Amino acid sequence: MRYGIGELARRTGTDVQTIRWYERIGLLPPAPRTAGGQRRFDQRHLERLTFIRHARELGFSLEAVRSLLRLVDEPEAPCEEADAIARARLQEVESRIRRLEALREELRRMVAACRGGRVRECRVIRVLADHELCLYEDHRRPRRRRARVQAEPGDRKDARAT
Amino acid sequence: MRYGIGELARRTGTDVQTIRWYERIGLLPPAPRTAGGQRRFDQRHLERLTFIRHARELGFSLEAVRSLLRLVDEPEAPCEEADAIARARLQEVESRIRRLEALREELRRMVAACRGGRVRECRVIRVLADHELCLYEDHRRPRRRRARVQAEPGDRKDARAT
DNA sequence: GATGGCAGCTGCAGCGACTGCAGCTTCAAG
DNA sequence: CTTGAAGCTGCAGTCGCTGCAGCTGCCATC
Repeated sequence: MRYGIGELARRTGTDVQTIRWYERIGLLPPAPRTAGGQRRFDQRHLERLTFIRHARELGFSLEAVRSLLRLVDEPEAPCEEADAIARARLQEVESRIRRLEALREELRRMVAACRGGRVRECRVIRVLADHELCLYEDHRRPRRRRARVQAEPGDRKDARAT
Repeated sequence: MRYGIGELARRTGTDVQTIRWYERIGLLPPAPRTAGGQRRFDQRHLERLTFIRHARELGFSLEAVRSLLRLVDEPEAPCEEADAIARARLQEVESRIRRLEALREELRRMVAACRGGRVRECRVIRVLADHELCLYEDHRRPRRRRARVQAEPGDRKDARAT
């Protein structure tokens, strides 16, 4: 009925350290301790951790997970917020996919153009050095910025490629 | 011909802090300084930084960028390594896309199933709480692990969802 | 009851790739 | 010569863990 942190880790596929981390940041409630100070868990911890892991696997941020857990504890509240969080995540994923698909095309072109010669005439290196050889629109903007004067306010700063 | 860090930042669409960071970790060579200690850049720095930014926009890690830059400085070497780095990145992108597409389907199903009622009967929350409601294969494994005894050696630990 | 060895504990450092801030100094235009 | 923008260094913080050092606890076996 009550077991140690290693057992919980094994049952949920979570690292032991990660469980302690979740407890520390308040995502899991503090587990009761044995006389010697070791944590003991039960079914409720298992369910909560399973929820967290599943949400994390779907890419929800810990902040989002925190909000979702708050909702779990309020079963009579309207579920709009949960819905909104999921929709927001969906949009993130969709735009990430679009960006990655553009990247994929560019990388494919680079790789396909490589003739296996010297670095001097290597397409991979050439394309990286010269934006004009590149079809992928997004990162030509810095060039255009030179012609205009300043960055537009609509520019996202956090758009990473991965 | 020679200009300050702000100008270089503007011309390459890079943050000033990021340029200093690249210098510090040895990705850009140390820029010469004025008597007062301010950096002065020229065309060569611009080209190098442009290369770095472009590679970063395609999602290459700084470690990969470092290798690519080494190759740029050795134009007579064979370009196999550049090719290999690009291919590796392409594979990363492709597998990331596949994973994100699976995530997208799961999120779509979650969102579509939401009827806008209470949290108690909210599909979003329910799916997160119970793996069995979820079609996406990957994260059912922890459950199966309980039936078997231990994790397989082939399990990746670093597979993040984003 | 003693022992061995695995499991667990805390606290802190580090990852990658920046970003932000504090508290200064320098540069260049007017 | 003044002013204010731009630049400087160094350090802390971001996210979500992961790893390590140096302990202590738990439990099975002898």
